[in-house]
Amino acid sequence: MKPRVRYAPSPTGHLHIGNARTALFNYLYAKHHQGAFIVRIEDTDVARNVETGIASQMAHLRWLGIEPDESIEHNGAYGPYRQLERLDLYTRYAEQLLEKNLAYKCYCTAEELEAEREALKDAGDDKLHYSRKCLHAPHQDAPYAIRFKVPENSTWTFEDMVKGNVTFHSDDIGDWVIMKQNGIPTYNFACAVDDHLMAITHVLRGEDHITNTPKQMMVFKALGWSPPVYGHMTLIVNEQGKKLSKRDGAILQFIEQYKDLGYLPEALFNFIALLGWSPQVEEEIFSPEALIEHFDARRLSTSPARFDQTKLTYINNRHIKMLDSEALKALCLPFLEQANILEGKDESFVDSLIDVFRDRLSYGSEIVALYHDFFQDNPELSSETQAFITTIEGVRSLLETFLRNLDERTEVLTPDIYKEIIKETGKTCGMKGKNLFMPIRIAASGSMHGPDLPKMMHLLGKDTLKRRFVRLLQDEDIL
RNA sequence: GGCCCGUUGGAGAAGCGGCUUAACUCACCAGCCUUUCACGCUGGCAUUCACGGGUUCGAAUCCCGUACGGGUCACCA
Repeated sequence: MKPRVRYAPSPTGHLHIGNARTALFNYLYAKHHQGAFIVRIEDTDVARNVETGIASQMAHLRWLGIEPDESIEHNGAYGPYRQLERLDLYTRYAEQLLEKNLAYKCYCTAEELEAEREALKDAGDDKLHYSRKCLHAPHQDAPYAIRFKVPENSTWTFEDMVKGNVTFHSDDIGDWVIMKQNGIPTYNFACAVDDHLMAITHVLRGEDHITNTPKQMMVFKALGWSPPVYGHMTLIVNEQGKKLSKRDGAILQFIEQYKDLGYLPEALFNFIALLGWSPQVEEEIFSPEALIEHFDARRLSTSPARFDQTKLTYINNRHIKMLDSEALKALCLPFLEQANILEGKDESFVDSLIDVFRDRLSYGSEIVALYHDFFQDNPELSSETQAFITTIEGVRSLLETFLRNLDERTEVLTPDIYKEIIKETGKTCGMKGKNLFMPIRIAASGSMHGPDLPKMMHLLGKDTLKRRFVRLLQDEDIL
């Protein structure tokens, strides 16, 4: 049987990295087994719904390369795919439970419930379960919620795809609300009903849902259905080992933010897949297709996945290196334009700028910072750089020779010609290797590390280059 | 507090009873390559798997306990 899996977001905002990861693993599981990937919108918390949230979630999923087989935007045989459009279904099943005496109406008000909990707390009760006050309450003409009657002394065990055998006891679960006073189901009820109605076979979700599982299993049992296979993935934690909080501004955790910075969707896809999962093979840079092929739910980790931004940067850089120049240009161009860097520059400038920096670029918008660092005049020399340059005999005459050779060139300069000039200079001064290249590199860029020298000189342009050489030659402290 | 889960190097992370003198990746260091830099390549980097007991001929791997970390206990999802 082909699996049917789902990603069930509530549209309360943008696509979070944790949600993206849930979507991604479900998608990988479905595609690996030639099954179906469904997106179901869980919008039963009317107060928190953000209408643009749905569109944003769908758009970013698509940007990541995760295309649902069934969703509000794709036709499917199990719709509607938005819970608020399925209210009659939940009502019908809730009534069934009521009739079978597996659920009951609860007339308690929010204040009463709150007071009840306070009292339990004061009494030292640590479960804080509902008192079942309304279990036998006579019918009243008042607003009510419907509670599920948790079977006493029952055990709920399931074979979790990642954690193995997990058991919960009914003693630890109070009678919970399945239908709110406003006629809208709660998450656990709607979720169970839909998972059954949509013929979901496997549920891969975050570990924060593990305690919901017995509740959902109870619904399945009460309605005579058999539950899907559950798998609970470990949480994504930050440097401090805490669950990633959407309110934590220190880490970028929305897909949109990475998209806006010029990260590549396939790199994010790759990175997220490694959050709580590891491939059998030894490499870790993969295309989405390769990940689908390699995916194996048995290799989902049981310990929390740490969100490692350095690793993301590295992975993105690797994917950038795989881009052809056209694609890389398309990635960088918007950022360069937005930063007004291209004004008065011709096409070849962009090409050589990108060519010079392509190896060290971690994400698209970084090209702007690299540009500014590079074209900033008066770069300060590090102590390492100063120390090095003062040890070279004859630096001054080397740099002067280079300048003279540069001036003699009247043709249009290219990286190859810069290479010749360096060669000439070396010959004249009797210098080679590090002693030849390093002073020139330092004069040109202010640093001992950087891109390919001839290419970068070409990018800098003759005038800027000359100015930098002259400035260094005038600096009495250094030379 | 109850219930559930986790703890392997500077970092991520494999390994799930003998093939492990603990993969792989990032970072770092050294060497090679390149007349420089970067890329790339090669090598180095945990005598040890939170701690304490136990089971076993044999344990990072199984069991118990302790410590630490996390999740969850809503008419939120």
